[in-house]
Amino acid sequence: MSYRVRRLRIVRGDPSILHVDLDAMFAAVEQRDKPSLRGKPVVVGGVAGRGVVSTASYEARVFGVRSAMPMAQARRLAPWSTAYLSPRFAAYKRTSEVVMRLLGEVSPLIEQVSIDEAYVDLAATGTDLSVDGVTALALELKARIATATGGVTGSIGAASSKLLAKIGSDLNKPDGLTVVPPGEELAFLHPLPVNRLGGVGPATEQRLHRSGVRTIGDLAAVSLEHLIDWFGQSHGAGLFRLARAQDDRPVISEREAKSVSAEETFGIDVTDPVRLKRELDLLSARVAGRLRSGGLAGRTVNIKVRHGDFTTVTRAFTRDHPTDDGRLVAQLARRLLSEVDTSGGIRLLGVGVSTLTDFAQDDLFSETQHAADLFPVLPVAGISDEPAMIAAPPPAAILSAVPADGPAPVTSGPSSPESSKSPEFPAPEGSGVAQTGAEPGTEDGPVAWRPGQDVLHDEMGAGWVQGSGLGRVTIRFEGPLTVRGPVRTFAVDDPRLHPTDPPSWVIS
DNA sequence: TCTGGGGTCCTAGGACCC
DNA sequence: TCTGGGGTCCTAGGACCC
Repeated sequence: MSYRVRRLRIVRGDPSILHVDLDAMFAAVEQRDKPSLRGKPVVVGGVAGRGVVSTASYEARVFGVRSAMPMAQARRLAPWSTAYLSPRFAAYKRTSEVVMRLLGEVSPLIEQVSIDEAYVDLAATGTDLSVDGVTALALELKARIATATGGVTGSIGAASSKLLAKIGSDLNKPDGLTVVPPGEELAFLHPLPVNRLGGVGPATEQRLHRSGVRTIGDLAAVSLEHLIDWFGQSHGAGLFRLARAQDDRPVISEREAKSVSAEETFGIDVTDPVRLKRELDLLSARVAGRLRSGGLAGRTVNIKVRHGDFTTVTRAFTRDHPTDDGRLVAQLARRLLSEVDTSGGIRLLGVGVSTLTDFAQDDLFSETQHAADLFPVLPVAGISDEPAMIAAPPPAAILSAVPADGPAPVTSGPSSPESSKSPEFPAPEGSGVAQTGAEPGTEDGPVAWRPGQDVLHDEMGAGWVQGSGLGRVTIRFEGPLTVRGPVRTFAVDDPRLHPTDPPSWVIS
């Protein structure tokens, strides 16, 4: 006997959805870890010239500092005693994991929305779903979060829908709790300003204000026809429903990534084409590395260019086959960049890959073919194990040029073909750690390296560079190579950083 | 010292196919 | 001769979220 499963429109009666939101999380973690900052204004974000605020502590918010505000403006507003800090994502991630584990003990069905935010569905847990029951559970959860994180607090909203739970968690921040009793949804919702609704940003808010719509109650008085006329079918109809508290979006625990991207805003607008090329290569390598670590590959390569005047253009190209090869991505990205006028200077450059598939589904043969098409002139060193084909300056000369910070030895040895895409060309064996920056476990931290993993693919058998932050890069190897030297680190502004110029990186 | 970086979703228009 | 219509894929841009 088989059943056809359908998604039923279940309108919940109970406040069985929690939205948990950690309060000013980045700043709270900093204040937890650095007692001298407690009680003082703390601003976390891009500290350098063009940075923006990620999170301001509540002490800083008093002075009007807000998320997404230019750091320069924050500095003008906040007092002398304010601490300005670069984010330490690894620390935030650890705290996040502690909290998510606690949520997982409350219900198996949790949806993590971001590093500091999650929905919890209590419907299937056997919890007492009365207002009193949910209130008691939420209070206990809040206490456990504060204890487990060493003092980082969370605000919780509990309601019969995601929409109301989310609004509720925001209402009494910080350290707040709002439970919306069944039947009181509209009374709760309608007095609030329209921008409390998810999906109502500055543009939508402005358009609504022009029509005299300021509260969600006002919005509920607008006809569906008007809303669709103003905002299009999807957005218009969505607003119509949300204004009536009609929201049956389920809590979904797993979501598949749709795109992977990396971008960089330069401290000063860049005009130099060579520099732009190099940045494109680094961004491509970063994206490809993340694709591979996620077991993904994509068919569409996108670039994003922001000009000095903040106008932004994108260009995209869709291949027939998915790739996770940084050099292929870089090649296409460069072609796309050549279609854009960069003579006036570029503020931001970005590279992305979308139309993703699990890489396991890809046809290895066609992928290899495609790569060969792109590099027809070059001898495919990959098919030979003749190192002379990729002759290069002696690695010792390269590696000794810049002193390494904390090199760990990498030993040469036999292949580990199982994770290599070109099994006949052994990836170097061994393991190593490259010191790249601040904290273990972050992109900027020491990067553990294992053979066949996280190795940039290179048919030409060239050594290759993967960029990471804080002025350091990690060197990675693949191909018919024997790695003799230790993994080293280099200053990012090293002029030899040309991932697309393999000979300068080959170690044979 | 104006405006980060990682995403998601939607729309509109053109190409192309049936 | 006049001009179909729906569906899908792709590209570019924009709004929005944390």
